[in-house]
Amino acid sequence: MKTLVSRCPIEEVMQVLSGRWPTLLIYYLKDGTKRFSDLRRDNPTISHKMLTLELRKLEDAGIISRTEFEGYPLHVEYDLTSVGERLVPLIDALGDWWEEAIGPDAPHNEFATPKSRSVT
Amino acid sequence: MKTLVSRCPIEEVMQVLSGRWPTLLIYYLKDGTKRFSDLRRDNPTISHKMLTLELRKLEDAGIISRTEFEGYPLHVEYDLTSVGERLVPLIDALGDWWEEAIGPDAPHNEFATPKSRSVT
DNA sequence: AGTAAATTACGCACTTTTTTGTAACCACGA
DNA sequence: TCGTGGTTACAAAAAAGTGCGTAATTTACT
Repeated sequence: MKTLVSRCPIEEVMQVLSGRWPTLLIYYLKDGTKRFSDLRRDNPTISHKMLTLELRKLEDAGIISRTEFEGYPLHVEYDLTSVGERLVPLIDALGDWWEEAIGPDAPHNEFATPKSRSVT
Repeated sequence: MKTLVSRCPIEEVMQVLSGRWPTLLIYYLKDGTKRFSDLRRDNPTISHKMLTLELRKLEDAGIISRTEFEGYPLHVEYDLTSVGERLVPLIDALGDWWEEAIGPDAPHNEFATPKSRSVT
């Protein structure tokens, strides 16, 4: 994780949560322990490589934990940490905001009010 | 805005808020009306191209409004919409979460507890 | 009077950088 | 030989930076 020099916590959060996968992975992990292969099944469009990279990033940030099990075949389990769990309701709130403000059933979505740029 | 096919509101929110700039721009606009050049001054490292693109994206999402004024030199004002304003406390919450859970003063940040991957 | 410069918010074409995908390879033991 | 959870190298794609051009008027200079 290339750490950007920044005094702004928002900027730092976005370093970790930005992109398509982090919030989704957190969401899948909300339901409990998952293995690498589970997460791939949950999200078939993520590539093998991206999944490892994203999981590593979340692990480095302290949002998820990674545990190796020595059994055969060897496997790994991923879980939200308590820090990660505290993040879930915040992501939920963003989803709710989207649905009521902007989503397809919202009163002011882009189809209901086609944008015209105001000129004075 | 290339609209991704997705049933998940989280995925859709992240399409708009992902990246370094969207949340920052929303933050600067929290203080009131800003012009293009103000926003560039607020954030000197964004290129003019990126600023126009990001502003357009936020406008299309209904988060900010754009108003042209006919005077000379012609100028443009940007503001948060009411929808955008409702987003501010959510972004705030993310910043707070970061600071108390992960930021430099948090008890479990990456320096206090250097990650060791657990093996069972 | 004529010309030139400055201002504001971009658009466009081109290049560079970053991110992501693809495929091959690895170890382990049943 | 399979399945697990990776790593690595190379290629493709996407994102971002750079520099130039534009509009229409005021001001500044010659």
